[in-house]
Amino acid sequence: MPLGTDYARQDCSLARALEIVGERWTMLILRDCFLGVRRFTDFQAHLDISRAVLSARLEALVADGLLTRTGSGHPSYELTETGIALWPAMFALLQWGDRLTTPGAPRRLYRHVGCGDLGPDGRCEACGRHPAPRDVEARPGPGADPTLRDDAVSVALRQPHRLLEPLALR
Amino acid sequence: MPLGTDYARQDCSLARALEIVGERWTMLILRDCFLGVRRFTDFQAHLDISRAVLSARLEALVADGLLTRTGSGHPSYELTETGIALWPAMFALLQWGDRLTTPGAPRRLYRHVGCGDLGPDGRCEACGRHPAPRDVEARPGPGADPTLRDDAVSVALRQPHRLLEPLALR
DNA sequence: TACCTTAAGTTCGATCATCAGACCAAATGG
DNA sequence: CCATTTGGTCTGATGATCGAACTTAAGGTA
Repeated sequence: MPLGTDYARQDCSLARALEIVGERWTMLILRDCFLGVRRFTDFQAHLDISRAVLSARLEALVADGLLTRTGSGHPSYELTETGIALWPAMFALLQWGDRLTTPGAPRRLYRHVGCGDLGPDGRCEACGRHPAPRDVEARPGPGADPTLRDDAVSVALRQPHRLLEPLALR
Repeated sequence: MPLGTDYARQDCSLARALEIVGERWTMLILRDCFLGVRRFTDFQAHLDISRAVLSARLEALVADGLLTRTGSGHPSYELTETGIALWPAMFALLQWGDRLTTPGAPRRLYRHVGCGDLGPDGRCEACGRHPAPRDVEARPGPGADPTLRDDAVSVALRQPHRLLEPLALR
């Protein structure tokens, strides 16, 4: 592992987790995977990330078993079960950011499909359970700023859609 | 904010959260705060972090309202309510790292004081609630590696102790 | 009070990571 | 069969991190 990106000699699971998902851009790439982004160009258009870094991150995520790369030609990157298991941590961090930066006006809302909205703890307010990401639908909230971006991915994300389902682009 | 550490033009609460806690070392500093570390030298001894970076991170965390700096002389850094609100996200990430890297042998165990152990979702297995960090006791688990470090902080952390309580050092 | 040690940083040159942009080969579409 | 798109790699410039030396102030001791 390259120097400056690991936390050697830290006997801690948080340090181990951060060695995998703690580098710059990695969490945002995984967020896009949950939102249905699967192709190199779409990540790049949505994230304004250098191609070299995107390439390195995707390769590392595949090597660490969080993503699969399928298709001999233009590949498709999809979350594995290990990657999907990050959802509770990602949702908790997202909620913390929401309450801190735009109190009372979430940028995105999450709903247990056919049931109720998700509370700050990830529990469905109707049935009281923690739904799996496959059963969650995301849609823009009152704090969203549609003027910020207009790439194809951002536009597609303005429609409500299920997590992990491929985005309708092109 | 310094260039290369922000995610401008991302209309996303996760990006906002990562601008605050996503930089290298920041999450580990906050972890130490939960474990009771409060002084500059102790962070430095426990983390093997450059003094310059530690100084910059602490300053940023105080500016962002996650830590307070008290004491005119040798200061003490403590979590604010905003910082403490990060606990669910941190615990979720920690559990993910634990299950991924040392399956079946957690490096650290967490217990709802006077009640039961915490499950992977942060819920007390006895009473079913999500206890606040003040009511949680941490202790080494079967996956811990006591040969890795022997600084004063690591040694003190081998005793069970409540989160947020100052560590007994010196 | 004077002296010594420790704590809490700052400063410095070297190294590592990231950036924007040019370049390139394979896959796809017509 | 050719043009375009996709999925990268390569390069020089810039920003971040590193370890080590240096500085200043606080606390302890005689």
